Parts: sequence; C-alpha cells; structure tokens
Amino acid sequence: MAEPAHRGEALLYLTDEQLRQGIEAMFFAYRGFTADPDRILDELNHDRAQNYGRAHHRAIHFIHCAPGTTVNNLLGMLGVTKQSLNRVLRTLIEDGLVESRVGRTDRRERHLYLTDEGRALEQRLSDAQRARMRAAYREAGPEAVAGFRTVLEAMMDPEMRRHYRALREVRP
Amino acid sequence: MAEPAHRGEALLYLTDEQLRQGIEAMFFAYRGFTADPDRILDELNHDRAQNYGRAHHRAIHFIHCAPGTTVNNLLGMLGVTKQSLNRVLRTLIEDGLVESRVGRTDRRERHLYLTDEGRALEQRLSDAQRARMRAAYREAGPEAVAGFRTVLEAMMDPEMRRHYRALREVRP
DNA sequence: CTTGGAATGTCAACAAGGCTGACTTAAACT
DNA sequence: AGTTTAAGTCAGCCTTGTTGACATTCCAAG
Repeated sequence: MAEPAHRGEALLYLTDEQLRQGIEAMFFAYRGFTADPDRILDELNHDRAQNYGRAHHRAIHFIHCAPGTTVNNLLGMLGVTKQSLNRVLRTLIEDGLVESRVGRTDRRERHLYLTDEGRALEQRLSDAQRARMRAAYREAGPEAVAGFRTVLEAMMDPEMRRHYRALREVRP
Repeated sequence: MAEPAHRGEALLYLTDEQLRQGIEAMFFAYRGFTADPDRILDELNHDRAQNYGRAHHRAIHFIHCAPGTTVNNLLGMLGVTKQSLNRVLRTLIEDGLVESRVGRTDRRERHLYLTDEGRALEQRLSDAQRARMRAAYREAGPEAVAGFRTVLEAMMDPEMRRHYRALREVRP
C-alpha cells in the first residue's frame, strides 16, 4: 500500500464525485460490452422459435470456458435459479448447441458440452465481444488494462471471485 | 501508438485468453456492482404496490446527476424506449420521488427533479454502491483506478461516451 | 393562420428472463 | 432403509425490455 503522505492529494481518487464517475463508467461501458453479441443474436433470431438473448450467450460462454461443467456449477457462476437456467439450457439442448452427458462417477450429475454448432455460435459471439475488448485494450495500453482488471476483481462478491479464479486455474 | 518492438511480449495483453479474462471480469464485477442496490430495493419493496428494480435506480441516479434533464435526454442516457422509461417514471412520480415540471421556454418538454424523498432514496442506494466502489478503489490503488476508467471509456459506444462526458462537463 | 413536425404521454400486447413454490426422479451417501 | 443431493419440470408471478397505434400539445415554418 502507498503511504498517505499528502492525504488530500493521495486520496483524491476516493471522493464521492470520483466514485460516481466510476459508477457511470461501469454502466455505460457495460452497455457497450453487451451490445455486439446482442445485435448478432437479434439478427439470428429471425429463423428461430425461441429467441436467444443474453442468458443464452452467457450459458454458451461458460460452457465453452469450462467444458464438462455440471449444471450446479454453472448455476453458481451465473448466479441464477435452476429454473431460470433450465429454460435456457433446454432450448440450447433441443436446438443441438449443447450436449448433456450423464456423469461417469456420479450419475446424478449432467456434464455440459458445446456441440460443433454450439462452438460455432460461441465463436461468432465472442469474436465480436473480443474485438471490442481488443480495441479498448489497445487504445488504453497494457498498464491501464492491468488496473482495469485489478479494480474489477476487487469489485466482485467473494463467491464470484472464487468462480472467476477457478476459471483461471483450470485454463491458465 | 507504441512501436511493437518485441511483438510477443508487448502485445501479450491482447491475446484471446487475456481478452476472455477481461470479459469474465466484466461479467462478475457487474454483478457485484448492482448487488447492493438490488438488495436494498428488495427489502424496501415489501410495502410497495409496484416493486422497484434496477430501472428505477438508474432513473433516480441520472435525475440526481442531471437535475432538470428532459425525458428525451434521459432516454438517450438510459438507452431504452420511452414506453419503458415512462412506466418507471410514472410510478416514481406517483409515489412522490420524482417531480416533473413543464419546461419554461419549451412547454412540451418535461424537466425532471428528485423530491426530498427521492433524494433520500438515491442517497441510500448510491451510498451502498459507492461504498463497494470505494473499497475496490482503495484496494486497487490510484493507478489501477485510472486504468480502470480509461479502459471503460474506451469500451463505450460513441453515443454513450457522449453522454458520459456530458455529465462530466456539467458537474466537473 | 395554418399546418407539419417534435416532444410527450398513453394504451395494448408481447417476450425474455428473473423469481418462488411444489413436486418427481434417480442416485449417492450414511 | 432413510436422508440428502442433482437435476428436471410445472405453474405462476414480476420487472423490464420491445413494437405499434394514437392523442395531445405546442413550436415554428410556410
């Protein structure tokens, strides 16, 4: 920790006004963050019965990142109820984007995997999202990016931070 | 732009894996970002007819930050349809949290203000949100915070960035 | 003065995606 | 054998987003 030598100056970034700016930045940035996948899904939705939205994107994203994850684990990452997730998951399985395999050691569990088609959609969505992220990272530079990640991690609830880090460990 | 002297090292932070981590960090952090106001509203909702949610919080936040803003301007900031905003705004006005005054120069416009009661709720919600933000900022340090804000701003859609900066100019 | 357009408000209908509660099935643990 | 756990399902509710249609009010240009 940096010693608070000149208190007034050193803690300037902790004023209510600075915090408010951070809050607004989070809000506006998050809209950008979701804008591209949202748009792609909207376009694709014309030939589907059940429209896909952010919930489907999130499920696909995390199944891609943690292949073979159980439903319970996915529930923890997404932070929704199983009924909510199940509705999404069912359509993804029906449409052949996700495969659900019975567990080998514990046959109550279902392990989730993307099919080729699911992987293709995941790719398309995350390509768009990464493109925006890449542009922002490039513009901001490596030090800013490090700070960005540090602050975000500090903002998480402990349980979410666990999930966040668990993903890093499996796939470093 | 920094010259790509050692390409492999200099652009390490732009790998797909790094970008994915950033994406997940955004997702998990945003949940924390909204968790405290959500919880407070849930508790308060027991004695209300129409429950308040994030949409109400957002409306109150921006009316607080830009008192006297018109409905149209608020629409632009929030990025929703007027019907959607209207539903929220109507309940806030009915419940006496927001006041809508007819414009002086252009009497078609409505200018929005928080009442004392509205300000009290805004205070309560944003106190909680700022507390988390403050903790994260303190933990991360001033340089990280600067980077955080830089990246977030770079992630915004141009129109959102306009709104973001407009708030800074009025209230620097 | 009239008329077109802009800002606002309102009604109806619909969908996504959260939630709770109740209940079943199957498997594993004790 | 009985309990707990993982998953799935059904029904119903709410918020919050959407579209489309339409009324009102008022400014401003013709």
